[in-house]
Amino acid sequence: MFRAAPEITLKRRQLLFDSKRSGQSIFMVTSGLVKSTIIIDGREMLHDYHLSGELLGCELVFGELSPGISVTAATNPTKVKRLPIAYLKDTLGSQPEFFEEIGRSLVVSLQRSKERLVRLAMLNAEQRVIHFLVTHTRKAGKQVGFEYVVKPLPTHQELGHIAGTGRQTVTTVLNELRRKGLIHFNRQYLLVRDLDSLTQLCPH
DNA sequence: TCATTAACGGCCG
DNA sequence: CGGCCGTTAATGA
Repeated sequence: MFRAAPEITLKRRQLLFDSKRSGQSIFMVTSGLVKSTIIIDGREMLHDYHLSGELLGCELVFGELSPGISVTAATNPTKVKRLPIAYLKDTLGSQPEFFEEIGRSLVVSLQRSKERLVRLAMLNAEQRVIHFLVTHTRKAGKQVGFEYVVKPLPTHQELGHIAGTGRQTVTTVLNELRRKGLIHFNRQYLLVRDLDSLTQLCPH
């Protein structure tokens, strides 16, 4: 359904849509990471995030976006494809399987929220970073031999935002993992050398 | 003890 | 120059 849609390239922090100007479209992420946030007392609170291969904005098919939400690119670059909801509703009759895909997308989002809740409640800051790295690598990493490449890589600030900790903590955790030889990284990509050992470092 | 925050300096596009 | 990263010191739960 998205095959024909042109790919839109976004820079980090670039707004895709918000609750005021939804644009009445849903999107598919084709590369990178998109996050949905709300500002509370001047501080940014993460609602959800979407990675490559996922649909985004499916709530709009059934109702309104919750107020105060902004949806922005979290990696540099991030690529998406747009699908107007009007077009979607016209063609849904001839493409019933797409309705299932929307449902699956909502389930994925729900599962990820639960996963993040467990992370916040059960793990310390270091474990939260590692836990995100493991789950994100499993979902979005490209396997190369026994290793995995995550590219593009969110900045340490974004990783901290997602893991519920600060930029400095992410930096120190990542450097420690690199010192142990479990990962390698620079500003372009992350290479996970030993996903199994990384998984051992945090429960769940 | 663990984590957050500020601050500063360095690096890169 | 602006954005990002690495490190350290101060602070406090």
